[in-house]
Amino acid sequence: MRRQLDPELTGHRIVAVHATPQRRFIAVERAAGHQVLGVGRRGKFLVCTLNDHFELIVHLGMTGSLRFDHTDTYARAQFLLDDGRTLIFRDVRRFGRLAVVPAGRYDAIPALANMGPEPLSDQFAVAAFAAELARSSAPVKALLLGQRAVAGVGNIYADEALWRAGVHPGARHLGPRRAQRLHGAIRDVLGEAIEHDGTTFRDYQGLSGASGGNAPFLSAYGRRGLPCLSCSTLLRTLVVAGRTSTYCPRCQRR
DNA sequence: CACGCCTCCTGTGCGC
DNA sequence: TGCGCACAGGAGGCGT
Repeated sequence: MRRQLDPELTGHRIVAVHATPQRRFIAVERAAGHQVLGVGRRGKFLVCTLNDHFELIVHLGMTGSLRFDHTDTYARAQFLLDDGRTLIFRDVRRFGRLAVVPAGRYDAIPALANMGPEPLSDQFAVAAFAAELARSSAPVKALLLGQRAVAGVGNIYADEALWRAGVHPGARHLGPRRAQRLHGAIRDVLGEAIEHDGTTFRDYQGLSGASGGNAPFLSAYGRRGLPCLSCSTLLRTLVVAGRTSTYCPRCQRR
């Protein structure tokens, strides 16, 4: 989404903002009058740099999407641009977040303030990741979803990375070997998913409404009852950290 | 502080 | 066909 949005927004001025009041919106109207200098990303948050040292923060939640000029009953916010286009934030379940904040001031957005390293950057170091996994008493899946040990991993990619690394989602206090395998699997899974323009399982749509191309490459998520692609054992699910987790009982032992 | 459960929202798909 | 229930790419709040 960031890659699609950046060339469309950068250099344009937001001339007006209309947002329906939502508890998860913060000062969205303050984007009006500001020019977009670039679109970045931290974890699952889009960070649009505005002039005058402001940022427009966007989190799509589970069902959020951004589209130009496609309004309907689920349009929660509209950003009118200086060229006449309107960027629409659509969000059926209203779990998405919008905020305009002074650049870098994330105290009202704790998930962003406490975000761990970017998984595809050099900041994501094996040693520090392994130390976190060894220290924490929570199941590894909870750590992955927590955004603190590593940024940007959600339920789909957590299951994919754990399957690829051969690590049980409920495992605790991972040792260095499993930590290293998981570290590599996270990078591989996310890198490939981005190459395929994201995973559309239900709702995800890109800026033009197109689905992502990564779903056919999923090995674990959504494959409960289907044979493991590695050993043909039927995949099972259990709930870890409040989320359904699909795993191979043979390849992924506690 | 860390962990685990509950909550916020609305739609969809299933069994009965 | 209609109803009720379980469940869905997330993260924040609260109790322990």
